Amino acid sequence: MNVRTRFAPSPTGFLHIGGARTALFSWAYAKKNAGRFILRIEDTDVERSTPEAVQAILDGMHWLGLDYDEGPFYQMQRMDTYKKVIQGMLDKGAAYYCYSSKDELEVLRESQMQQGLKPRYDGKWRPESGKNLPAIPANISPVVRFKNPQTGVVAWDDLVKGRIEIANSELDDLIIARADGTPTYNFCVVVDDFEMGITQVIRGDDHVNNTPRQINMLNALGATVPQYAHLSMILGDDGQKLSKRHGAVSVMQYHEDGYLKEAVLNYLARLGWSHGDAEIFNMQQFCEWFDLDHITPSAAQFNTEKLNWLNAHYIKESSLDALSADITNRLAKMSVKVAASPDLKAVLNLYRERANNLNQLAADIAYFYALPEASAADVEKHITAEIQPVIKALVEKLLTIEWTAEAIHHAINTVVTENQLKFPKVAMPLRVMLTGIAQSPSIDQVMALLGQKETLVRINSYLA
RNA sequence: GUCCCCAUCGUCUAGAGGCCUAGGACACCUCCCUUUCACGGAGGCGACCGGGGUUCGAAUCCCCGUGGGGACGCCA
Repeated sequence: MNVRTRFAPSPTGFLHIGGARTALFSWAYAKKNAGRFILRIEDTDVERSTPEAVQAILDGMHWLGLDYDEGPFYQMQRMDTYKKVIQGMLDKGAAYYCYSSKDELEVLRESQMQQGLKPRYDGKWRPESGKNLPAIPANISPVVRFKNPQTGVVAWDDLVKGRIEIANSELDDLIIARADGTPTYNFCVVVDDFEMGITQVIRGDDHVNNTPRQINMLNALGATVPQYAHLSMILGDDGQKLSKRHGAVSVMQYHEDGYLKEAVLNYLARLGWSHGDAEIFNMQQFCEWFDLDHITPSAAQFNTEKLNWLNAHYIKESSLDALSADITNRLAKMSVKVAASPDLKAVLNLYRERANNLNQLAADIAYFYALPEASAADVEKHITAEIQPVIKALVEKLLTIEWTAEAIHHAINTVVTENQLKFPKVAMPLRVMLTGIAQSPSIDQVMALLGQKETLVRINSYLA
């Protein structure tokens, strides 16, 4: 059978890190098995779904390169199908109308909770042979409930968690159509997974409890039950659950925050899944290796430090062309315009291996294109009165040399020797004058890139 | 409360009964490199939740406990 997986987000917010991982795994599973990956937007909650959220999800997937073979399908556009199936179930007696009001159910729930019972529907309107149903109340539009089996167990071999069994006596008759006739989540999922021929449902852990109900409905429809793989959740850096109010951020935020998609993808792939000792691998490799057997069933804590490490790796790996395009944008956001000279690629080549973040990298090299301002503390510490004459002597030499890193190095060395100093004694003030801070790559290389004219202008601005 | 799930270094994980004196990676510490800060290199610190079984032998299997999480909507 051809593998068909799907990612089925509800458009009530952006694509967060957990959703992205679910999508990534579903995508990779399809790729690995030469199957098809389907995107389905579950927008049946009209109250909370928004077009902006749909776009945000699409943007997130696009950025990560999680391309889908089919879709996006929108459940709201499939109403006719759902209604037809519901009618069929009603006709077959697999579902029935329920006239219990919300208030009535609320009261029921509370009393059950108080008695230490699991809150559930009491089956008041469930038709049973020999049972007399109450008189249908006026002015109440009924919901439709699925007639769940009351005995036996539902079981499935979860591809991540192993065998899971739940007694039907634990389940109640869930609502599959609201009073206004619109179908609910659990029902739409079942119809869609069935009709779209989904073979492996890879989704979040929070759906484990929906699975037995879905299997029962699938059985009632005479459908093949797909395989299920439930991924456990991703906790925040602090070990706490991620939620809208705590730590959950859009994957696009990582882009904003200076992360390369390669790093995010690699990081996410390793969060909950492993392939021996492999830590660094690209998506092609991942798709070849990916399997459901090596997914951990336990929750994973997000670790920004490790993401940073991967980001540093991919910054070193990325092409200078791609990097310079990206950094140009980031500099523009900082109101720094990249000039033709010094060559941005040359600058990046010098700086990339010390960076683990694109925003940081942009900030670090901004001084090449915009005059930096050194802190008073650095100026005081490094540009001392006694070093000023030495720097002046250096300037004299710099005026006449060929402008290469080697020649500059030689010039500095000469001054250092003549004055019986240590190299840093001269290098540090130069750093502060030229870059505005006390850390930089080799100062001769920085000077070579900055250019003779600009270098001398900056140095002279500090000399009395 | 009821049901379901989970449990190896601080973190992500390897581990399918002997290969485990428990391996790798991030972080941390030390040293080396060095022109400052990084990069890089070499070392180091550091874990099988507890208790019972099963077995010649258990991190691995079973049971109980403890701890964590999830679900119990006319949300998805």
